[in-house]
Amino acid sequence: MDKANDSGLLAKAELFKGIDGAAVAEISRMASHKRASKGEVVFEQGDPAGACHVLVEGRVKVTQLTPDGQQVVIRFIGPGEMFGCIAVFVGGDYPGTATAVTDSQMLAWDGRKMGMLMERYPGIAVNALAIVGKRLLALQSRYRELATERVERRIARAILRLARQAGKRVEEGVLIDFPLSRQDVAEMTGATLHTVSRILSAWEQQGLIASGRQRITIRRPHGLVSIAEDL
Amino acid sequence: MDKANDSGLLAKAELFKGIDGAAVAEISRMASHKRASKGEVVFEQGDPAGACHVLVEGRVKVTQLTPDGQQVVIRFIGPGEMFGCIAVFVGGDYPGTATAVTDSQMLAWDGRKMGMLMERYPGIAVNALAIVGKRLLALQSRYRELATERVERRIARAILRLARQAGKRVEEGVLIDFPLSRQDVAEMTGATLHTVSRILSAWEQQGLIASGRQRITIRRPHGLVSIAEDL
DNA sequence: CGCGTAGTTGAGTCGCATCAAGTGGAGTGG
DNA sequence: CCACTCCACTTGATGCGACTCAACTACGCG
Repeated sequence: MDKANDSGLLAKAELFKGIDGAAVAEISRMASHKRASKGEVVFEQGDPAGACHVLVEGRVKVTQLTPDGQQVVIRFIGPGEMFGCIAVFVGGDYPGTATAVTDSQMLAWDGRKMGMLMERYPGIAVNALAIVGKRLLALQSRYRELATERVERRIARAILRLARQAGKRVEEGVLIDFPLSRQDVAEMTGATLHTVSRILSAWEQQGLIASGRQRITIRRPHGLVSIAEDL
Repeated sequence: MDKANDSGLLAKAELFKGIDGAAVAEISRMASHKRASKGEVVFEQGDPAGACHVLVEGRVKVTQLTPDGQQVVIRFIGPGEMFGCIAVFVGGDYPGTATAVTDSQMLAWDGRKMGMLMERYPGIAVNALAIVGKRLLALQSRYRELATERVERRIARAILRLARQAGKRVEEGVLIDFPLSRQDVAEMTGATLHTVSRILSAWEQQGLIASGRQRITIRRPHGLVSIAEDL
């Protein structure tokens, strides 16, 4: 992956939408390029927020740890998405840990550089505001779900969201295209690993999904939707 | 409340931090001034996002309704805070309903005006980004709480947050200075009215709080903290 | 081939929702 | 000013969804 390709992907990143090509190329040159192999931690909760990241390739999981050691999954990041940026905008420490779930590559800008860029290209600040706003709205919905809905429905919703974000058509249906354990699903939905396992097993029996070790394929999306939406 | 007072408060609003006085006065002149009496709805979930609001006086509750009619409280807004703005930045409909819980006054700018202001004074966009970022981080924490913690602790946390935001020292302790029903607390914490009532009654017996109709006074903050923090 | 990690599945428990009455203070209208 | 009517709140009884505890299985990697 060379610089030219980087700026190609950056041009598509929502954070740099509407910024002209030459500027994006310059922005790309100012970035530091990082790699993280599967399982590697990109940054850790509690570290001072060093840099704003944009994922170029791979998949990254952002998690938060409670004081007593329980984990929750905040979100999965796909190529073109930013992560670790809000802490940079707000100042302070990273509120979560970012871990590569597949071999990944990313670009990063420290707070000072990001500040300069936003000053030079105010469109970046506006884009960032829209992105953060959307995430806040999405999280409000998830919050509402968690507060009001049963586990089975929350799991159905989570799986459908993941499929929309990282679904890949295969002959059996739609495969969620990265390693995803029951534990991960549990941490996304506020359930336990055991409950998730039971529910996925039941769905497998009904032919709604096919699943294996860290792999879930949706065979009948419509069936999941009807669980998620109360039909 | 005249224009001069408005811009006085606006100067203190986080959204306009660092913007110079003359500019704030101009911004204030561009706003439309609205009033809402206790119980009145300022804007409704699903309406097209018309305007970004800053509360001048009073208290406003932002709620979301689930498809099947259950409500959750997203947050309470105090003087100087913005609300209904994210929908304007992102575009689309209001994701929630804003209701005055006491007689309130607010300023509002429509999307076009807000866009102009952010272009003219880029500091506003940067401030907005920081505010929205902070809210996202705060909501992530609440999400984590909701996913991992027991009801009693979530209620303790909610009450302490409210006290920090709207607490008023009185001789008995710290009064949450606006009408707050058990139902509200329930909708903030993902519990039922009944459970909240039971828990508050128990706390009242232990002398941790004093409470009446839509009123809660914290008598021993330390006691609540120790419930909230697992000591 | 063996070990570790992911997943399954059963039994038992319990926190909290649900269902069901009932109390009392605030506001309203006669 | 008093009676009436809500509406916020309380409190008991009951049930169940999901967690907890506890084995056990099996896939994949070194």
